[in-house]
Amino acid sequence: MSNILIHPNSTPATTHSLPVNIHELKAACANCSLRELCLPAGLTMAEVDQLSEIIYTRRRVKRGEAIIRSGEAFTALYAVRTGFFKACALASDGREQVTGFSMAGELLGMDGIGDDIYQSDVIAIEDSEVCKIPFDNLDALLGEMPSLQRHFHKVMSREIVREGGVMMMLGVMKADERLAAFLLNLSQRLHIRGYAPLEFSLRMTREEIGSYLGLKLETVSRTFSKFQAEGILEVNQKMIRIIDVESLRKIYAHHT
Amino acid sequence: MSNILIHPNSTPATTHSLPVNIHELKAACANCSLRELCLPAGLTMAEVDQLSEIIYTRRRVKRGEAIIRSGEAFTALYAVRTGFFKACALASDGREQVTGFSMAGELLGMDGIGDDIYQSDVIAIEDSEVCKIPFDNLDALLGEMPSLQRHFHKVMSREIVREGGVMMMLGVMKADERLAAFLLNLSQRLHIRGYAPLEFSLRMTREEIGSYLGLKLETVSRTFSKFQAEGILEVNQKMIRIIDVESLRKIYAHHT
DNA sequence: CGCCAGGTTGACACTTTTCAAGCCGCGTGG
DNA sequence: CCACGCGGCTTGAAAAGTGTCAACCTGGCG
Repeated sequence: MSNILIHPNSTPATTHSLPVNIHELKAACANCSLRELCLPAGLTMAEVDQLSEIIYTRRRVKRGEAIIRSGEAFTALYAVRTGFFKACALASDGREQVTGFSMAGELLGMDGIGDDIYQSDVIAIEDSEVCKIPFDNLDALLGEMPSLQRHFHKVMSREIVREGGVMMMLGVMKADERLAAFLLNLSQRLHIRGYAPLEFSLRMTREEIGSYLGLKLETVSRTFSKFQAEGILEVNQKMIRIIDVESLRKIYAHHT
Repeated sequence: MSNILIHPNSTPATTHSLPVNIHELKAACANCSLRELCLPAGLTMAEVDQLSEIIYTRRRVKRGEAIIRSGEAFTALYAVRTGFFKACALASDGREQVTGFSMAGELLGMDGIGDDIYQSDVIAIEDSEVCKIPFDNLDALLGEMPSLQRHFHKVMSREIVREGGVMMMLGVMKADERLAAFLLNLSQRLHIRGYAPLEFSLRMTREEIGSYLGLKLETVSRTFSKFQAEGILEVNQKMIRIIDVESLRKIYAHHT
């Protein structure tokens, strides 16, 4: 079965971790098929060009590699071009929690702005590609481009809203509601990016899902089994096929 | 016993919900004893004056009154001058969760920037006073004042970090760890504002605490009782006296 | 004074975790 | 090419933690 998560517009490799020349630069944002999701929404072509110029590195990241480490000095934001990432926070006693999964077009590292130190680890969970956006450059550009500034505020605000949704999930939902919420969210985000929303492969392990949902991996596994037994899902290892979206929505909404 | 939460610098009443004159305006930020916590950190006096001019309303809010309602059009941020607020999000099935408590100097309403709609209710849990900051004005000012822009980004980023901390709490901690984290956080925030960190009165009910911590009110109550039995706290209704901070820290850090 | 929201406590039910055993699938190396 | 090993997944049974329901207490306010 073909890997439905490989983006149809993914571009050929550039040099690993190295600046590319001006010509390639200009292409970076203007040709990025994810530009609606990424920063430049609502910009003129000229503005996109300006933005492109401050994004001078594009980098390939291997599965398991960290692009951001908690505690390191904050210098840049990263936009996901292709692939999949998890963000992890470490509790004082060493317990770790996944605080989010990110896919193409999403922006990483915003938690570092506050105190100039990244507050979480961000690790690729599959081979990926990111654009590094040096924050000083972006900051300067924001002052000159009101529309970009506005958009950046929206992106940050939406991150606050997203986390609020997760808090809600962790605070009030039961295991099956959490998993339903997770699957529906994933499905929707894939759909927006042009993938089949009802059949996809999970990039993360049961343990990572559990960590994100505030559950143990066994509970995640059991809940998958339960959904399958009820005819809501078909689960084959990491492949998920959603058979009955309506039931999933009902579980999420806590009816049923 | 005197109410330790009444701010020593609280100012006399202004007209309720009405614009005040220019003279009073200038005073708003420059004389605000909370200016280090609020937006203007790191600004020159001239810049503080500029900021003051866009904050043309100061408003008294009664206990139980909402300053922000989920679903309403986003127009402004609010800075808490005095008092205490809770932010609540509503789940699809009607279950409500408290997503945060805010006190003097903290900024509210940032979740509305993303889609120009407030995403949560913000309700005073005691008689309070807020400054309304029309966002269009602020937005325009940010473009002209790089230091203010930078500070605003830090404030938003810290909100993301704060929520990350709550997610951690909800995801991995047990009831007693959650309550310890809550009390230590409250204690620290009071301390920063010049209040006694080890003796304070809770402004919120057990139910609100529970909602915030992802616990039922009975569990909160039991955990308070347990802490008291262990000699860690003295609990009298809403009055809390922390007797053994170290134990509380150990519980929080999960070493007991 | 009496009401009532808010708080405490107990007994029991339920969900999730913990611990344990075993399975599956995939990549590696013989 | 196959066997082996290992990480990841599933499942079961028992334990722990928290929720639910219910009774009762308490203090503040009309």
